[in-house]
Amino acid sequence: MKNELRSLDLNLLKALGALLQERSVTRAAHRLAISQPAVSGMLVKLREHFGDPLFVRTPDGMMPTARAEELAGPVTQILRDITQLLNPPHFDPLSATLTFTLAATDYALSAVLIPLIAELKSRAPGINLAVRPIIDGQVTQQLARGDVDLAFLTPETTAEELHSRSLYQEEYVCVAHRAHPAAQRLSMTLEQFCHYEHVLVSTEGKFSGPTDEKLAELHLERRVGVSVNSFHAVPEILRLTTMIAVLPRRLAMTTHDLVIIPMPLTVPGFTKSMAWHARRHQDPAHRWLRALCVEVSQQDDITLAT
DNA sequence: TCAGTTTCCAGGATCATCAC
DNA sequence: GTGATGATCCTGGAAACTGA
Repeated sequence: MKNELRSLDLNLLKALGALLQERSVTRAAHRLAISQPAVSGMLVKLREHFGDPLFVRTPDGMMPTARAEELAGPVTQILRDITQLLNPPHFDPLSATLTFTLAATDYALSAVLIPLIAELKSRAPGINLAVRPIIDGQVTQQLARGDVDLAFLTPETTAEELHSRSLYQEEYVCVAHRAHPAAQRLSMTLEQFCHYEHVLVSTEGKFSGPTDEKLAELHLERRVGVSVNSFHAVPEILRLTTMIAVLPRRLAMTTHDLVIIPMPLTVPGFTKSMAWHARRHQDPAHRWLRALCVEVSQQDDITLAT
């Protein structure tokens, strides 16, 4: 008996499997869609390899030897495993157990990830999410290394080598605490907008943003009294002061004590997108997660529009 | 040294035929 | 009818060769 894998190819195992099932060289050949002499030749090689006749010709057909019957189980299992290996991987969210690492700003956490988590837990209870903050200049490397599976960015901050998909267009709205005079009027002039003290969100501690650029075009400016690095601090500051803020609409709508007041000027919004590395592009689990992100984002679009 | 081409040979296929 | 075997053809891989 030969022990080298070199002398045993997969086609011989397929032939053995067919012979075990059909107990006939002719029928095995038909099943494999090759000629009878080809299967006969394969049987010769199998006999040489295993050092056993494997099948003995009898009036009732080709009867397997004890060695052939011994091989039947393992051969069937091996052929089944190889078939499974060659088939495209299937992803079942209900039975999947894995962890995705996502990189997001605190805005994306509230606007995208929290709705995503709600859907994820009902559709894929075994999938865990780890959320990391966006680190400027490192996201592309984190995605390439596999430290992060999916990042929530904007098209402007997405590296060209990454795959990306736009999720929705975000707009800015003016917000104040419900006890604020402007919140009770539900309207605000441009002069009042500039008069009230503002809270601004800036991860770099800046005191100006897109709103100030737009005001500058009109030769106006507002009073920015506080700059914070997190959107989540804004509602509490507005509750305790008479300040107002300009926030992304999706964020403003998730905070109950805040009232959205129509903006007295138009400030350009931004596109929220997700980005991932090519190594995860074809991954069925990753594709499923991306589709869910798109679906959840579009659901929020409908909610906001109504 | 490396990439591309050519040559050689083993292995797998079919066809024809024989044996059981 | 079915399996085994020899003759022949085709294909693909390995080795040798060639040129940049």
